[in-house]
Amino acid sequence: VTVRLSNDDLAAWRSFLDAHASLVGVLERELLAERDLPLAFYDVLVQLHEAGGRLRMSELARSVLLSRSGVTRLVRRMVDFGLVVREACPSDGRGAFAVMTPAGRSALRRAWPVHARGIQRHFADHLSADEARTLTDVFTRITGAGNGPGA
Amino acid sequence: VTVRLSNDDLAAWRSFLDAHASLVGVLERELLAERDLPLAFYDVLVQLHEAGGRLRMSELARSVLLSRSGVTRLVRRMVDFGLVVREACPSDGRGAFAVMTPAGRSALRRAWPVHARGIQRHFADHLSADEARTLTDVFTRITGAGNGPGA
DNA sequence: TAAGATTGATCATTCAATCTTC
DNA sequence: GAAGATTGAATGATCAATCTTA
Repeated sequence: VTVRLSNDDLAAWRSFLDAHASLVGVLERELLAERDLPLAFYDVLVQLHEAGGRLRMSELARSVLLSRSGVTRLVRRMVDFGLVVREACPSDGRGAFAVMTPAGRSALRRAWPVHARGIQRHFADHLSADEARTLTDVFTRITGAGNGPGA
Repeated sequence: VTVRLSNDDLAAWRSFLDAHASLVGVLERELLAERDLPLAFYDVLVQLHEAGGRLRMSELARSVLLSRSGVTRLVRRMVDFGLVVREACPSDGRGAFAVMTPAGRSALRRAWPVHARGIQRHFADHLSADEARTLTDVFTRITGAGNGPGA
């Protein structure tokens, strides 16, 4: 294996890693402190919301980037808190849905402004409009280039 | 709490999260498959290398973004593999150093090209020189703005 | 009594194996 | 037999409590 990676590219990579750790950390702490909601719960609620309130376990696993078993256990914890319920799939006896409850919707409604404020304050406020577009372009390219779980 | 976060900013944020998960995933899998080295071990070796081969446990914890107890246990695992040794601090009886062994240096030397190739291929190859500079600028600003553990 | 570090308890995640339904 | 999902065992992380030295 031969190396060519430039110092500028390495600097970009490291700043990316540092920023990610810093941002995820502060957002998780804020959501927990102000709404008592773990980011993992929040992510599930967002995905369910965007899917119209219900999602098959496998699809949920893909969208929150967790293993199937990880989602099984995450959903069980959320069921204990009343944020979602499980439902059997009528068309496929093997399948199960995670379905958002009214309490789940309410938790999401209450959490969203806090989280959005955090993204604004800690991330977007430090970006020009051009830079925001550049980031979206670059990262969309990168993710699309097939580094996914099967790469 | 009032929300203003724009769609463009939110898109940038989501693309950032997706890219991070995708990149860290593929780099971890490559390093494990080709050098049998977990990314966590690799990070410790890099930090020790850049510090001249030895680091106090607390400083190591800060530089690899882990809790103190997390580092205690990570270092113990690495000691079991012969990649580092622990040493008492002569000037402060409470302190301990993690010190890279020859085997650790060798593992780092063998891992670096694989990891660098991955960063090049999966990240840097998708960036123009301008974009790389923009990323470094933006992320340095963001991380510097005080979203660290104490924020 | 504060700081560096480790330990104990617990939690969240994964892989491999399993169960059920297709 | 293969796919959706869950379960058991093991790993890796954290917080709170503890121990030791400053």
